[in-house]
Amino acid sequence: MNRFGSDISELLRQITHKQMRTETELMQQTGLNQQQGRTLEYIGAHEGIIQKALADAFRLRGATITSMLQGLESNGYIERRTQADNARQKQIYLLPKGRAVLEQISRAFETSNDTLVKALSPVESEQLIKLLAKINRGLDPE
Amino acid sequence: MNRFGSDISELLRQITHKQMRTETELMQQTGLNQQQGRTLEYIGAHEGIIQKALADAFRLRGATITSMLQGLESNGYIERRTQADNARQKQIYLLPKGRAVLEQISRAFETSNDTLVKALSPVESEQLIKLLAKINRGLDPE
DNA sequence: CGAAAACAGTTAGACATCTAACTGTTTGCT
DNA sequence: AGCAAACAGTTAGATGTCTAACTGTTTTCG
Repeated sequence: MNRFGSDISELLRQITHKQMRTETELMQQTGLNQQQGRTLEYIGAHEGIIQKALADAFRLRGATITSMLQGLESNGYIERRTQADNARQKQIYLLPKGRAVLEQISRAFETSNDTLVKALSPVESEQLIKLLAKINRGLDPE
Repeated sequence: MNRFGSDISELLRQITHKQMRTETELMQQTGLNQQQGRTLEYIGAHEGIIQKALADAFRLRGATITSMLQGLESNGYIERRTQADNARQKQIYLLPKGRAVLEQISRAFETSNDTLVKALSPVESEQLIKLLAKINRGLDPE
């Protein structure tokens, strides 16, 4: 009915939207955008991951991943290796330049998260995480 | 530290991202996208609103609003009137075609919200709304 | 009053994502 | 063994948003 800031879906959208602005700003220094940052982080935690798995993890299209990784590769952050045993897929690895920005990236995301939780008590934060995780799980099967 | 689905910021992002996909899909029938739908709804509730106010409400850039409204106008959903008393601004009004899709739009967003809350009990929903509203408020001043 | 600043909207051009169609590789089945 | 289907990745072209620079209008103030 009276949406405009009152229903959950809309609240989530508003918060996330503001959050993305903050993160884009925080990442400015690195010259990367928010999604590139997340991707480098993820690759760092999953060296040798293939593009399809990145697409699934972030729910982005294959074409989007191709394009983003081409950018990261040509700027020297990562390397894509075609494997001997399966020429269909490419494994992704961080290069030194990529590893070098990880610290800065994770600081940016932590700061961003802090601006969110600072409005809540520790108990409330815990509650919120539980509720969100529940929703997130509920969204997955379909 | 171990982000990837565990911190609030990331959970919000994941949920919202899935949600936007659902909504885009639900709105498919109307030929509008999710943001156009929200905008029409908002105009319906605030007839005569000016573009700047829409930009503020959705936190989109003026240029983005211009472009979106040009689309909605040329497709006959809305009308933009320059006022006599202030030639700087344009007031936005729904045309019959715009009013005609409102019903469908709000059903789509309700459905979308339902897929979220169905994972929660009524009590949990209430809790969640309170927590999110708190965060949202906390984000506003800056 | 008149110039400067603030404001609302627009245009041009960049960028990230999307879909659809395609290439090349691997798997599965008869 | 060999063909069809599934799969991973790429390309081309569309769309939505952004920033920066611009136009035209209104407000402010010396």
